[in-house]
Amino acid sequence: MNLEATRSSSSRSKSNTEIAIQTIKKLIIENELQPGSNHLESELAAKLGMSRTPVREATLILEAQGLLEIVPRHGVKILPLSISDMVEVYQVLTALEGTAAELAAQKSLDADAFVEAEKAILMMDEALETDDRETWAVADEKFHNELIRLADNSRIKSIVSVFNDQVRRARALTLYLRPSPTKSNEDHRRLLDAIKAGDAVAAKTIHTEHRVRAGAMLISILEKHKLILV
Amino acid sequence: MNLEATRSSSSRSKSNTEIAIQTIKKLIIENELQPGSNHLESELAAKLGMSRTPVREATLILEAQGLLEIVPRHGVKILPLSISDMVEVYQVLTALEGTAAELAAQKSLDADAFVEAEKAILMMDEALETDDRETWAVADEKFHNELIRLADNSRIKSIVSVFNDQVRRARALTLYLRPSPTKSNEDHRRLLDAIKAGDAVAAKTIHTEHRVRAGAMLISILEKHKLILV
DNA sequence: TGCAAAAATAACGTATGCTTTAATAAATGC
DNA sequence: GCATTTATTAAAGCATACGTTATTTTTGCA
Repeated sequence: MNLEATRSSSSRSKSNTEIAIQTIKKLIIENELQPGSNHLESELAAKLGMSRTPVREATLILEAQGLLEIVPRHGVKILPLSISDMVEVYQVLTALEGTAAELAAQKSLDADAFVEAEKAILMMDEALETDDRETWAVADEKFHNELIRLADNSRIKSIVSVFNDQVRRARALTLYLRPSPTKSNEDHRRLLDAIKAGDAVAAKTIHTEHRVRAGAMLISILEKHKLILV
Repeated sequence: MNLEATRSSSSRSKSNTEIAIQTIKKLIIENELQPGSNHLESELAAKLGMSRTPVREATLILEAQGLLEIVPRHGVKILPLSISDMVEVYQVLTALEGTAAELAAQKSLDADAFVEAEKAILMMDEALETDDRETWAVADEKFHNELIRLADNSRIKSIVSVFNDQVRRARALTLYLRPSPTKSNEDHRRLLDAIKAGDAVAAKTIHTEHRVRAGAMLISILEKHKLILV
């Protein structure tokens, strides 16, 4: 996980190392660099138009985040996400997001703190009606990000961010294979109500169960379709 | 967090980067490099007897793990752990160790899986009788490591490891200021029983409450003694 | 022809030097 | 004498070159 506190979007021009981290991550998420494939430092450096040094630094960070593995003399290996990896990642996400829901509920937040979360829920409802899954996925991610923001724990935020990067490929893959996420929308609405009501126990329970269910569904789809990201 | 899967103790000789990571971490944990202090790459390189390159790589990793911050032109800053940082870290540890307890209970493990955990509990009991807190702390850490091992989730393992590194200073500081950890021993015993009985709900509850209590105590001691690790 | 040993190659790990840029000091104007 | 601008310095960021070592290829011999 990058526990790196992504330097709050300052105007300072990005270093090559930062560009390399971001670009390589993007290439992995967009499946340009496929899971299981190997890439030499020098190749990546050529591809990114910079020297090996910043590329090497970037790969060290990304290895720490679990996106790839540095295998000396064979280049960096883009890590496949096996079913058991997905299970592990979802266990972590479930634990931390459940706690995030609990923490958010424990705070006494005023109504305007929830504006963005409510927008996300509305967007999901609308997307559901037209079965616009891309839009739904965007709104869903937005909602989860809002939840994390409300919890106000920077460590949880960065870990969750890193792990979401890892499962994004799988989510994209299953987006059109899963049943319509009606239940998800209900869960989100109930969660937000519980947080507003300050009911930390309910919030935690609702969101933990939501995550457990979502994870189980994702994994069963991957298994059924033999979608192993190798 | 270093989510780095510490390359399983292979016989291959360590690279300077690995040595630098390990050494700098050790210097921080042992308070040789004090929280809040700044250190130039070149100073650290000289101190470690290597060039700037591996030191720089190491500091990038350690920044990702949250132990320090790279401040251009001012060197790496050893991050102090404020009270609110401790709160954050304990929230993460509580969430993940609670899940670890749950996972361990869900597995059907045979008796010899618990040998080491039981040894640790015995060691804690003995240490309690003579109020040997150093030994108790070692055994306590051993018990927690065993719990994580039983849960068998490599991601949880590495995150917890990274965050434990961060709170180790605070634990050492409060070891002799806290009341005798009698309650902790009871908790551990009950937790292990629940795991053996396969009672995942109880295991999770017991350990979550244990962690919440331990965290609250640690923080109240830090506040009372104005022990802010700046 | 197949295998082993040696040579060649190539990739990494590290050191080093150059360039850019920020911080500090100096100098000049007001 | 103070503020503002310029010059100087020093540290980081990056490229590059070199030494080391794993891997591959070639060569010699059975």
